[in-house]
Amino acid sequence: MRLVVARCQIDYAGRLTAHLPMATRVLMLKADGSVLVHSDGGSYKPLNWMSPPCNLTEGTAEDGRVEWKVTSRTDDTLRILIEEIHHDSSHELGIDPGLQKDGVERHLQELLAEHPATLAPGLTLVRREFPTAIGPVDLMCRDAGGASVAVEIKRRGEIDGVEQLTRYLELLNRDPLLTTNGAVRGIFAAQAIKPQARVLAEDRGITCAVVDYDALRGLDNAEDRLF
Amino acid sequence: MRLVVARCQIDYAGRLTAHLPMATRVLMLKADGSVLVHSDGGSYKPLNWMSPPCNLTEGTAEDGRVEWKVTSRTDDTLRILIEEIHHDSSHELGIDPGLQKDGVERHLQELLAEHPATLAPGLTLVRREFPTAIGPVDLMCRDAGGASVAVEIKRRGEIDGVEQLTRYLELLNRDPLLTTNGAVRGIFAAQAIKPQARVLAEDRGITCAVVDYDALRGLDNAEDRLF
DNA sequence: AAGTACATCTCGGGC
DNA sequence: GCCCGAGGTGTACTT
Repeated sequence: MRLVVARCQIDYAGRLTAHLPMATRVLMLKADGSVLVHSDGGSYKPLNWMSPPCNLTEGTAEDGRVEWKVTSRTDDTLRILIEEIHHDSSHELGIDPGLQKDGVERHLQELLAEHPATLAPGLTLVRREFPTAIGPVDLMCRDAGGASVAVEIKRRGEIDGVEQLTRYLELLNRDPLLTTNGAVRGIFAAQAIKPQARVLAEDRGITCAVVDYDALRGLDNAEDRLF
Repeated sequence: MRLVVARCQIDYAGRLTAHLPMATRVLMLKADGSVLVHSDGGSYKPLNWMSPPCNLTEGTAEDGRVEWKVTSRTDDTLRILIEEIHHDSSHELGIDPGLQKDGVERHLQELLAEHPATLAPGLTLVRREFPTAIGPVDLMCRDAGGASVAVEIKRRGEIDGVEQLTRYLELLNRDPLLTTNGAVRGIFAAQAIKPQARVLAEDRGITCAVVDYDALRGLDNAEDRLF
């Protein structure tokens, strides 16, 4: 890992072309040849970058200034014209053990699979990740009357989630095996549901369910204490 | 901008929880309080980060080691336990003039607006960015028979683009002024169209058009040479 | 401030 | 390898 602080001008050409006027920035040169250009603000996204695998060659521009050229295998190029280097240091980092993540949509799905009745009284689980031709339905359930219920789970309930569930319902309702006890209903479950998504869902006869993540975890813990 | 290379362990808690075991990494501390944790590989995305606005406080853990706590207004926290600092430097960067981008979907739209007949024979442009209640239609055209044609342009044709065009078509077909010469048709134009998007589009009577960007630019250049 | 669409998205999983 | 969905998405633009 090489860290450079320099006054530089940058031109990228690839899927698009982009230009950064001369200014002082941080250049992060990683061991795999990739390059990140950061300013002193914004979020984690660099102003400009080159993804690995790529190759950096140091050269000289026509006017004698230092010029770095980063090229990828797909003919993307990043040209860094350097006017002044304020800092330049290299560091041995070693291989990173990597990130351990926990608890996202998957966990919400597990909790709801264990407690389907919190979505609607009498609801029971048929199976998680119920396969269809256009992808798996998060939870396939049955209600008290024996009718099939497809549940789509999202952390945040937005319009595209409703569209997704609608596509599943269209498909599922063509299957005579699923509709023997009436049409397949849909439940859109999320920790929070945006107003527009709610309107669209209700317009399509889909039930909205706001899920309380902490309460669900509480149910789990309560059961754990019983055993 | 402060650059730190340190052996550290990191715990994030927010919308999810994540853990990074003790290892040597680069910590980038920006002027707005945001923090990025990078390893010596991967793409531009940091292993972990905190987005602005946020606040960094330096403290001491129970065992006496240095501990940084970064907190956001939404109660996300990033805890950085530092074992050894290999490098620590600060730099004045100033405000960045910002990135100038050129040529993406916009350029494709301009080219197709100039050459609508490449999408379907006899197609003529009515207007770009045709306004509707739910947003602008990329291109509104008329075919040889005088019927309206709505064109949605994407660099990559995926399902959500078909959904978007479908919503437009539903709305446009309620307008008697547009349907005097028959129902409004849809053309889904993209440099590449994913199989699932193609199936969905055709199922809804939407025509798919694969656009050759280079050939379109060629048409433009040929015309330029004439004048 | 909220909603929408785009991104040189990145990243992981499935086939 | 491609395809597809999720993201602590970020980002720009509109309402």
